[in-house]
Amino acid sequence: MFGLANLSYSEVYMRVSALAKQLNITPDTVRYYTRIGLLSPVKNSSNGYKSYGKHEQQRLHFILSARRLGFSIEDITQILAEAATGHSACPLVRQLIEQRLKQTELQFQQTQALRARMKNALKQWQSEPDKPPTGHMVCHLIEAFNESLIEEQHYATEHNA
Amino acid sequence: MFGLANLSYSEVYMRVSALAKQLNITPDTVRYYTRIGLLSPVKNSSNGYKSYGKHEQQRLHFILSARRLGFSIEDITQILAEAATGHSACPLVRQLIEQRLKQTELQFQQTQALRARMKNALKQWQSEPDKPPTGHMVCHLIEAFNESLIEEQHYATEHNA
DNA sequence: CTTGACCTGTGTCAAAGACACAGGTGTATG
DNA sequence: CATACACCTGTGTCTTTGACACAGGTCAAG
Repeated sequence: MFGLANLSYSEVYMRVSALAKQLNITPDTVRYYTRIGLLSPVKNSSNGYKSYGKHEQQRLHFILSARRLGFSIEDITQILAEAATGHSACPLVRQLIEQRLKQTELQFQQTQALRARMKNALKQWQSEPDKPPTGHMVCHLIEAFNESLIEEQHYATEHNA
Repeated sequence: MFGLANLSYSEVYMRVSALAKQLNITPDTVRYYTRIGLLSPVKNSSNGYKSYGKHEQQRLHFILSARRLGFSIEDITQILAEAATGHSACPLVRQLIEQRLKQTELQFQQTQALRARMKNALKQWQSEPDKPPTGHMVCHLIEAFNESLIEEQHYATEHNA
């Protein structure tokens, strides 16, 4: 009752769960960012609970925005450090996102290729029976499919050379 | 000289680096699989070096084939355990790959979406200047782009409802 | 005062290897 | 034979981004 009426200044402070709910993340994420020093809440000395003020909330919001764009925690640490000096962080941001995009592109290609391989296997396996393992084969589905992959490679190599 | 001439039986044994090179992976990968018990080399008692026989080589080959199809190490452990009982591992393999495909599909969609977001940001940022940070903004590029994302969401929500 | 629901910080765990490090091996030279 | 040097080895630790477990604190209802 007292803390609620007297909110001219203190109302903006939140604890982990409230803050997490507001930004639609888990309390563990807030705790993690706090643990690694990205957030610096004030500590209630009586019970040890951490309270996040307006500034920390904005900071967390920024962190989440950056994460959605694929920046790593390490990137964000750098960006925040640069901004803390008063300089524009934009050049750094432009540079970092290019690295990350390159990396995401690679990841995308690999995931796409994996997906294709898996789908091909699933299709090919529809017409194949189950077999017990032998001394030199664990599962003929997997090992035969792998052989077929190698043949494709040879085929592609011949036709590209 | 002696070990090379007398290879009627022992020539098939390899140590980590040779085995790794043969299968085009790093020695660390071989060591890791050994450490977690997927491979069981014999140990030279004089120097502690590990030697991998024909059977372990085939086993590693299978592991790599399975990895290429997206199976996790845990999956592979299960598959090998099932095969070790003499039963066909194929039903388990068919079941597991369906899970993994579902998961890969999700990963694919997410990576694709991230890639699109990054490309959009990069394009949008071409026509925007660098700005120094303010009290409530770290980098306007990131924070403004995030706002534009939210607007798109509203737009999409309205038009889907 | 007690019960129970919820909240908190801290410590540990996850996947799949990569890397560092101290020491062993083998061989080409002095 | 000794020494140098390149390469190889096993073991221990590190990575990333939170999720989970746990013991205890808080607060309102009874």
